[in-house]
Amino acid sequence: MTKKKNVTFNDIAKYTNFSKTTISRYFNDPDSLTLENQEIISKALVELNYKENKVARILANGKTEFIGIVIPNLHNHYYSEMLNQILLTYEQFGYKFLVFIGNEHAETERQYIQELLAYKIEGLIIMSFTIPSKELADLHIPIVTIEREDKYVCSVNTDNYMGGVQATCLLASHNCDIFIHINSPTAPDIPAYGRIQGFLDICREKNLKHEIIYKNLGNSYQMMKESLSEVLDKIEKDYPNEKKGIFISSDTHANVFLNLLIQRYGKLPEDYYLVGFDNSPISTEAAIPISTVGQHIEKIALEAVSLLVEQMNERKKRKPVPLEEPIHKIVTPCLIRRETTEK
Amino acid sequence: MTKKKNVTFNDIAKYTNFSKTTISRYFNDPDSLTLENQEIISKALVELNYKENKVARILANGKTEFIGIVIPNLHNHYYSEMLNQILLTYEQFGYKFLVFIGNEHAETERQYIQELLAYKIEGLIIMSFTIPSKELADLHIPIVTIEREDKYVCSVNTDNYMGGVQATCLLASHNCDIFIHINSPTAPDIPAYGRIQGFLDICREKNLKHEIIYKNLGNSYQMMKESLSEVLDKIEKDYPNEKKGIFISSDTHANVFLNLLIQRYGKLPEDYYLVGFDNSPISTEAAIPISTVGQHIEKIALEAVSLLVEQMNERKKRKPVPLEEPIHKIVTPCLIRRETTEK
DNA sequence: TTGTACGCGTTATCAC
DNA sequence: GTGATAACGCGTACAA
Repeated sequence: MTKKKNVTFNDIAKYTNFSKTTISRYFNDPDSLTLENQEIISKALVELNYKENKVARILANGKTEFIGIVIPNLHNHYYSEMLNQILLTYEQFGYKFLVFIGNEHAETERQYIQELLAYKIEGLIIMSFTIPSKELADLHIPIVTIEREDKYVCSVNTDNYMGGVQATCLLASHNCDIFIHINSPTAPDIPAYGRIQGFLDICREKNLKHEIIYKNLGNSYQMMKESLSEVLDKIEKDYPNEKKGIFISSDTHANVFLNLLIQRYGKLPEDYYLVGFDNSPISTEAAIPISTVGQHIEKIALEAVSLLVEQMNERKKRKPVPLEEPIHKIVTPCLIRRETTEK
Repeated sequence: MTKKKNVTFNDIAKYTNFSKTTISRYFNDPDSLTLENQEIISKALVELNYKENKVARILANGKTEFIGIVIPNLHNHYYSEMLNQILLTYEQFGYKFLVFIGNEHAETERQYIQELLAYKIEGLIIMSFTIPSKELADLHIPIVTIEREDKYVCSVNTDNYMGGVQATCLLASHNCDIFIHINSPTAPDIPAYGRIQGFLDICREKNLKHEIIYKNLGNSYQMMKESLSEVLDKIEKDYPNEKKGIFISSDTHANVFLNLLIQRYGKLPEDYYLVGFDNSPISTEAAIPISTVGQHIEKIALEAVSLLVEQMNERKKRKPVPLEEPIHKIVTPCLIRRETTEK
């Protein structure tokens, strides 16, 4: 706020010979004034160069229209695109977003949440995963999590299980001899575990020879390259002359794997079939476009904000009925066939 | 805010038999109380389960600690990483960020800015480019723009000219026969134009045979592929058997170009040298890692927030001295040599 | 349709 | 070191 006095409803009231109340109504229920008077006030606003002050409004009516977001980072395309889509819902719902980058350290993330609460956010979207959902539930404010452990809070997730099924079925349709899933060690209580379960179930159901290779792939390109190079060595050793159907945990990893193959063979060998996950840009921009399981980020974002808005609206009623059980929404992914499987 | 009454300074005051003032001082100047009394209040806070309300504090002291951000999108890695780094400065400066995705439509971006002003943001970071800097300056609040037209406002930009120079010199060091710069048509008043000027100046200085190919490359991968395919055809036709040094406006485009070459020749032909711009992930993740000009996003973000904080602090003084002229900070990029030039 | 009076939860300015 | 009181700018019963 500026040093100089701001123009307030009081000033406008004096200037127009109305009361503060009438000025307030001009903004919140204009139809309750005569058109004539609306005109007068409208002009006065311009002449006095009035700037509205939503902070004062918040204090008076308790509605901040703030939603807090804690997101792990924006390096990862999945997160940045999700944030992008969430922010775009302003057009539809009018809520403003206060955004924090979680730093994977529970204690500081707790501080971020406290800060958000101090600003009286009406709801909270959590994508970082350091804080257990039980603790989040105990905040007793509307919360939605996305793609993380969500036992005690509302959430929106991709149907990871279906994604695993789709990917595996696509590979199966090419009659591979061996089916391999490459992933980092994954806890069973996070949604992404479904990808593994989907892979396993289909392999068992169809009686397919399969293996899951768990390996910490690291964060840097260099580390991923080294880890996946070892994985590739192992695969080449264990399954020579076999048609390999490989489902990798993300497009980023799939691309690294693909590049390793291209470096070794100058192309994607005939006996390799590859499917990634995410439909991130790299899957189309790769030297050979990679088949993948696409998450509907736009839809997930919209569902998340909608689910949050519902809870926030419920809270504003005179007799709010809190949810008995947290609601978990599932968004179905879609299989995208590209050149690593269609050759 | 909840329906139930919040615990306020008043409640604490009654509970502890102090006055509101003393409670306030406990938070803002604890040393002015005796240790004993600090203890008493401290306990009362826990017992009453007090939650601070920064909205009321804002209304009373006028400091929101909000910074507004308008950014074109988060699809583009450059933007999402910049936002990431900006948000991380919370740790250093304590400012909270209200973020809007500009939609390239001046009128709605103006509305976003009005909304931000209504929330009494103390400063504004603008990365979108629809609104002229003159108009931004007329808002009369601390502003910093990043990598856009900035005549009338403070800004932080990459030294695009130096980037162009570095890229061209790298290509020149390989004694190419023809030097080509591929770019979209670019207005001379935006920072990115420096890349073109740098390329031109070096070519002229060193007397290098050169050409600039201006072409609208489009936004989708498919469109870029088509446009760049035409560009490649033209280059192959105009400069057969010549050693080609190619400087492309971004890594994304460079990668598409590289993939086209790999598709045609199964590798990067000996007579092609390639340099991109941005050091975005795709430049390392490409089938052949791409040489590029790296922008110091972390540094730019920090400079931008610092520059903004300086202005905001100046404003809080009893006798603020507004800047005579906008400050423009320049961050030097760094050349990254990878396999598309070092073979 | 319009006005009065008070509340929202904190900080600032004086006093003591 | 502590307290009383008036801001801060707007919303909202309730009254007229």
